[in-house]
Amino acid sequence: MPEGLEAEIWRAAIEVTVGRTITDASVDERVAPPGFASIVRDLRITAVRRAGKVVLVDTDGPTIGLHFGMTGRVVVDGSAPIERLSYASGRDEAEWNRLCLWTGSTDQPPAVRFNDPRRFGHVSLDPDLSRLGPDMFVIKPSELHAVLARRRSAVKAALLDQHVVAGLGNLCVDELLWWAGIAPHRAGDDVTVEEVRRLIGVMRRRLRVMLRRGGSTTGVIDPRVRSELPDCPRDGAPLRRARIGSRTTVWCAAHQR
DNA sequence: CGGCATGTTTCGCC
DNA sequence: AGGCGAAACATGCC
Repeated sequence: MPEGLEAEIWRAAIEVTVGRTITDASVDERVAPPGFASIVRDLRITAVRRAGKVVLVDTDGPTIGLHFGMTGRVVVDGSAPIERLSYASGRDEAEWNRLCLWTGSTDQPPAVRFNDPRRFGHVSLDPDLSRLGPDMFVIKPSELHAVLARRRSAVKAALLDQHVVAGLGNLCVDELLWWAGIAPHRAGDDVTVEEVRRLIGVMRRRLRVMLRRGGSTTGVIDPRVRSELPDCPRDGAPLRRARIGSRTTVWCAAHQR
């Protein structure tokens, strides 16, 4: 589930911890820098930000980075902002906890609990964000077009590249290209300024809608469908599926050109 | 059982 | 140097 939209939902949820002090921490040391727990203990949380798909917990010491990988998720004060991973069972096993931050008694649920069955996620201190592109909510058409103009491979692959635009994942990219009417296999340098303008407009509107609805699984196009694909909700043409940019991709060959 | 998974990093090749 | 594709990572699900 975690793309930039999920990170934003979790960022907003974790914001309730601003002003609190971390009283205790437990981590899976395989996914954290050495000494992580003792470093963050007694730090005061001052702000919660997002950079692309990363949630940043600012403190009066180092910034804590939450990197969700494919299956990471967050529970705040015992309640989950997003109920379950929609391609997983919804189980929530204690052995999958990778980080717990308490801001009071350890008898209470942790203020922040990072749970990740697959362990592709990790936590960091003062993460290097210098190689992230402009955020998906604020990137400008001129910026995106300039980068796409140097790409000969599929526009979908470019949009998934976090150096190009930060925050988009496989689900959102298929959704946005569907709305923009752009075929995912088109070469990046073949996409016109006009099309990039249209795509950015779609991004701003549709990402906002999906955020309000609960994240990247709430669009109309779903590349996760394994069996027979439905027809295109816009024009009734059969949706197509292929591997583009090394990812499963779904698009409508009728209106995405 | 085999294949697939919403992500990132690394490696080898151009 | 930087774009590109494939492989690897670890684990659960269908």
